[in-house]
Amino acid sequence: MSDIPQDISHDQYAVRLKKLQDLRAAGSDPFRANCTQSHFSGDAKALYVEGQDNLVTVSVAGRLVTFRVQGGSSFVKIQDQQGPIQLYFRRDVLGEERYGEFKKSLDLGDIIGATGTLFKTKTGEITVRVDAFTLVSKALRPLPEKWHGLTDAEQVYRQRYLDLIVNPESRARLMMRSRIVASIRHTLESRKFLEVETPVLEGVAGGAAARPFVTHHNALGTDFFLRIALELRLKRLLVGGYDRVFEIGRIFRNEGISRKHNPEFTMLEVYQAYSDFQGMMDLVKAIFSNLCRDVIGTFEIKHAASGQMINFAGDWRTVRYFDLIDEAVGSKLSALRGTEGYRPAVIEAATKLGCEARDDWQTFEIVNEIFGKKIEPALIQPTFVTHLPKELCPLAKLNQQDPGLIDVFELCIGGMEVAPAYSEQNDPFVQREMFEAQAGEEKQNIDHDFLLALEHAMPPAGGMGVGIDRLCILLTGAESIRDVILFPSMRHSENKG
RNA sequence: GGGACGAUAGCUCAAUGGUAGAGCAGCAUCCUUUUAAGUUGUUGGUUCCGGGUUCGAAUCCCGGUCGUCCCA
Repeated sequence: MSDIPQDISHDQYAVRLKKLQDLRAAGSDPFRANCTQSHFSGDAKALYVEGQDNLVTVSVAGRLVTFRVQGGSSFVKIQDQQGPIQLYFRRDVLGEERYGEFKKSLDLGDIIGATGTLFKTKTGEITVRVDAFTLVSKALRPLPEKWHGLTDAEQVYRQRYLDLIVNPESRARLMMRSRIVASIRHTLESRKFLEVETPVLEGVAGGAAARPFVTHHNALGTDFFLRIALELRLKRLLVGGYDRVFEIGRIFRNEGISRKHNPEFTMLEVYQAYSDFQGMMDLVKAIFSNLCRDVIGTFEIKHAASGQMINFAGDWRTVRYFDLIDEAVGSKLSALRGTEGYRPAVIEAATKLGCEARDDWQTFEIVNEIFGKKIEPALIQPTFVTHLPKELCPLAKLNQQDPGLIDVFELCIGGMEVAPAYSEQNDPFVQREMFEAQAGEEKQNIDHDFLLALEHAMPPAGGMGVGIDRLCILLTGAESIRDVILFPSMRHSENKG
C-alpha cells in the first residue's frame, strides 16, 4: 500500500485510503465477503404498519447516497435496486464508540448494511432506526455531485455505473428496458412461442443488407461474420418443425454510429407457421397492448420529438405504401408503375419534394427516399404501411394480385420504423431468384444452405422483426439510442492508472 | 467520411490576452427528527495533450486525442 502524504485533506482518494488503512489496522475488513439483506428498500418500507413504530425489524444494504449528521443523531440514505431508504442513527442507541465509528469511518459512496426497526419520522418518511450497521465495501472514489448529478455525456456512457447511482432518470429508463423485454417474452411465451438461440458467428451474413463485422477463428483457420439478422437461422427452425419460434438477440452492423444507430443492437425476430403478415399485425398489437398495460401503465405516451400524444389503444391505421407515396407527391404516380414514363415521373416528383434522386439509384430506391424523408417521419400514430415494392425485401412472399409488391407491413410509430413483418417466402425457386437479383455480382454472399433448407419445404409463415432499442427509445421518451443501451459503443480510451 | 461545437478542482459551472474562482463534495468546528439540512472556518488546479504567436495564453493560431450535434 502506498505512502500517504502529510496533508491529505484536499485529496478525497487519500482521505478514504487512510480510513481504509485505519479500519484494517483495527482488524476490520473494509471489503466484506457478505452481508445480510433481508429486504430490498421498497419491500422493507411496505412492511411498515401505520402507527406501529419500531415493531418490524429489517436488514437492508446498499450504497450510502446522502449523509446528514446532526450531533448525536444522523439521517442517511442508502440506495439499492429498488431505490433509496432512509436510516436513522442515534448516539444513545448505538453507544458512544459505535456512533463515533459511524461518523468517522463512513463516506458517501460506501456500501453498508444496517439492521433496525421501521418507524415514521415526523415528516412522514418510513425510516430504519438502526441498531447495528456494518461497512460492507469501502468506496475509495467520491461520488459525483448529488444535485446536478452526472451530466458529462462521455462519463455517463463510459462509467455508466456512476450514472446509475446518481441519476434517477437513467436508473428508471434503463430498468424499464429490462421490463420491456420481460413483457415481450411473456406475451410470446403465453402464445406458445419457443425462445431459441442461434449462432452469432456465421459463414454468410444474410437476412438483411448491411456491412458485417469480420472476425477470425484460429483453430479452423477461417473468417467468420458476425450476424446482421436472425432471419435465416430461425426459418431453418420452421423447416425443422418448430412452428412458433423467437429470438431476442444481439446483431452487429459495421456502419455509422449516430443517435439512432449503435454497431451492436438488439433485435426480436418472431416466426409463426401457418400465419402470415396479417397474423403478425395481431401479434404486434398484443405485444404493445401488454407493454402499455404492464410496463408503461397507460395506452398513451408522449412523443418526445413532436410533443404529440401517441395513442396505442383502438384500431391502428393500415395504409398501402403507394397510397402514401401518391399522397405525398400529389398525383397518381403509382399508376405509371411498369411503364416507361415511371422513372422520369419519379425523378421529377422527388426533385420537386427536395429529395435526392441520384442517377445510379434504381427507381424503387428513389421512391423509397421519398418515403424515408417525407412520409415516415410524419407517421407518429401507429401505422401499418403495407404492400411495399418487392425489391425492398427479397425474403417476403409476393402479392398474388400484383407480383411487383410483397405481402408485408412496416409498423411505423413516432416517425420511426419499429417493426417490419411479412408473409415469408417459402418457394425455393423464387427465393433463389430474389437472392441472385440482390447479390448481383457478389454471388458468394448467397446462403445456399438456407436455399437447401427451403427445398426440404418450409411451412407458410408470418415473421416479424422488432428493433428493441428503438422500441425502448419510443416507450421511454429517450432522445438517443445510447440512452437505452447500458454500455453504448465508444472509441477505446486509454486506461488510466 | 465532411461540418459545427465542446473539454477548467472529485462533480456542476464561472473567468475582456493581465494574480484561475463559486456551489456541492473534502478537511476542521457546533448541532439528537433531517429532506439539496443548517452553522463557523478552510484545503484543493499539468485549464485534455503537443507545438506556435505574445512582455504575458484557460482565452489567439496550428496539429492531435476524446466527446456531442448535424450532414453523407
